[in-house]
Amino acid sequence: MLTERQLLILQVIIDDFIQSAQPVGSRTISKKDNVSYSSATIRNEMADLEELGFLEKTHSSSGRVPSEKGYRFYVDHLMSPFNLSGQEKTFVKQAFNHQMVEFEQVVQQSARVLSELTNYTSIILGPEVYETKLKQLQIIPLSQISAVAILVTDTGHVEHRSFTIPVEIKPADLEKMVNILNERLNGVPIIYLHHKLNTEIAELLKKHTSEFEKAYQYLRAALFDEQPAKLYVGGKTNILMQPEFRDIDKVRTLYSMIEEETEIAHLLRHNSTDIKVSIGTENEVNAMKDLSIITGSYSIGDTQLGTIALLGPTRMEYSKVISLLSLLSDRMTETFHSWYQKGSTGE
Amino acid sequence: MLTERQLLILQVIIDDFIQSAQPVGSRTISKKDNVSYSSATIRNEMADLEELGFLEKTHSSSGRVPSEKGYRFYVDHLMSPFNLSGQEKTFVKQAFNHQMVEFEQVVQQSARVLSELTNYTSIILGPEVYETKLKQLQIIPLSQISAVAILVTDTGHVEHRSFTIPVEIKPADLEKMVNILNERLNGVPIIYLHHKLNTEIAELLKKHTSEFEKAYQYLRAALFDEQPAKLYVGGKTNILMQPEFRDIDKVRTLYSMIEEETEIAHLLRHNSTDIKVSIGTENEVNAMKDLSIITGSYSIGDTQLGTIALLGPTRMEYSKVISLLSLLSDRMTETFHSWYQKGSTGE
DNA sequence: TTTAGCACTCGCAATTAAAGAGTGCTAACA
DNA sequence: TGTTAGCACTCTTTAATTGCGAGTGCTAAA
Repeated sequence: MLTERQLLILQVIIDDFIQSAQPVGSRTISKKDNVSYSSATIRNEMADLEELGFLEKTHSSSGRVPSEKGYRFYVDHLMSPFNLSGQEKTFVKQAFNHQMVEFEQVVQQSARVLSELTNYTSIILGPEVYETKLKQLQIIPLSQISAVAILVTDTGHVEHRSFTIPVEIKPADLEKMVNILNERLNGVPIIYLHHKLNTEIAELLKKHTSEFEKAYQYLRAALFDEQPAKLYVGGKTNILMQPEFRDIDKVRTLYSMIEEETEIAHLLRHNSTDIKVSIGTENEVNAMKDLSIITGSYSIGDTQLGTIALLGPTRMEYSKVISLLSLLSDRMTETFHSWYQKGSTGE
Repeated sequence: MLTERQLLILQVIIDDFIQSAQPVGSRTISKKDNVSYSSATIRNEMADLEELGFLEKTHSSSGRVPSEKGYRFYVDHLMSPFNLSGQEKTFVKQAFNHQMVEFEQVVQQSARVLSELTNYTSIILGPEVYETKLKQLQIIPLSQISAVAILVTDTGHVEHRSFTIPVEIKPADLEKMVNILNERLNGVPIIYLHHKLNTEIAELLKKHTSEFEKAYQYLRAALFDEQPAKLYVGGKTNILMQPEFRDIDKVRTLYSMIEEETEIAHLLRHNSTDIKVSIGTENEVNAMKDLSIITGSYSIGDTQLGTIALLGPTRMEYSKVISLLSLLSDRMTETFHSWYQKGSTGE
């Protein structure tokens, strides 16, 4: 549809704007090394590109700015692949050289790396617990009337809840029950836990006294209330350095959204292993209309654990961010893999 | 030192400024109901108060603004006690009526209440784990080569760490060791754990094979690396509504500080049970020079668990904040107390 | 001792003017 | 016919000017 020349010009304009954050004029473009047309020619092409919806003007006589459509086209067809600098590669490497033994550590390091190398805000969605399998259930009494229930998954994730023990239940009974549960539930995907608990196990427990019934209810409440997936945010202040965030009100709406968690979690979660780019209003949330989100994922084996994302202005260094995100996503997956599958853990 | 009239005027000025955030002029004051002097008289007194260092001018011909010394004097001598409105009391009550079974829940609710009722940012410092006692240690193997260690304290706090099992250690040995440790360490304050481990227990373990020695090292590393106290922040965006935070740069320095955690944790931690007010530069950190911090504490029995604080501009509703903070601090302490001491838990 | 009155100081908002960046269009050119 | 030089025009940005109002400090009178 577009001519070679138009493609070139569009690309150069967007590249320049991503760098400068300033509307770019025809003369600026004509001076670039890889462009050999006069400013007048560029002007004509720009007018056409604007008519086609790829560019916009901020006011009637000023340089052009990429439109959302322009960015979309850029990301899909124009963007030149980004080569991470040696420095950047080393930075990532070092972060993962750290002796890391814990899930949270890895996630936090990754979030940090992402935000430091990009100057955008990184958000990592913790694992959807429901996709992992139960390893062990523990009830540890704290006093006569309270106990803490601990649930460990095969990925080493630990969930815990304190609860009060109803007086009619004897500690010994509780223990017996936990034993039964452990026996029957080991290895069951958390996602089926609830179901299995309600059918098989409920049957089994009914054979025992009514006290079991009561205790079981407590346990269920303590363990299976919905646990929202955890959000790890890095470099929240980075975005304040972007010129598009000079406006306090914008900052506030964005931060409120991040603080509130559920909406953004919903926005980020995605199930493909590809990297996905959502530009501006493509996010379908008003607060995001000037922002882009790039999401990737990390996994253990075939189980996809969570989402890793970068949040920045629509004027984003897409190419760099995409390279970096896919690098980090791989590194995370590798690390987790080495822990739970092979055995050659970094020690 | 100051005359009655000066006290009155100073108080009224500060009260007004806390409300309006605008420099207050002599006429504004003379119009107040409880002030019966003409603007000229007020002007003279203001000039004196300025000379004494309690007030400042933003420029040569504008109303006065309280100085840091002014606020300090206000907090110490002038402030009138604040009566929480019925609405506010209900709000707090409702928040604590929720059936709460977990430490984190209580803390998060409290942080939320504080920030919502004040429109400032609340920060709660999690318990210093080292002040609580060990309840139980658990090692749960995940695979041939990895396991997760879980440490439960008597306050229901759960710490966990994944680690890799060195090949030379057999699962059975590990279990035996955990048993020994549990037997010997139950009820030991976490703060002594390290010491006790190094002396008594080390002795005990040395009697067994060298493999114990090795395993013990791993365990220690996994469990007793320093765990920074957790920070719960509520209403981070509230502060953006304060007129003194129109300036993005200020916002950035503050947020960076909160994000970085250690410095602010150090700033907040305090050991008295009183409420402490730190105004502006009294905080001895440059980023805090226009901010005040009010801190209180919460505890279980005699063990002080953590710090609860509010962060706002020096132009803060000190009186309200102090009432609220002490209310919340009591409520938290009560709640925890009811869990672990008496037995009349809210169920 | 208090207060009325008045000249004076600043900051702020609105107005105007000039400069500069960039466009669109026309006409000339290869 | 596609490209480019030239020029008038548009619109933003910045600085300078002005007037207004809030507030002060001082003086003199009550």
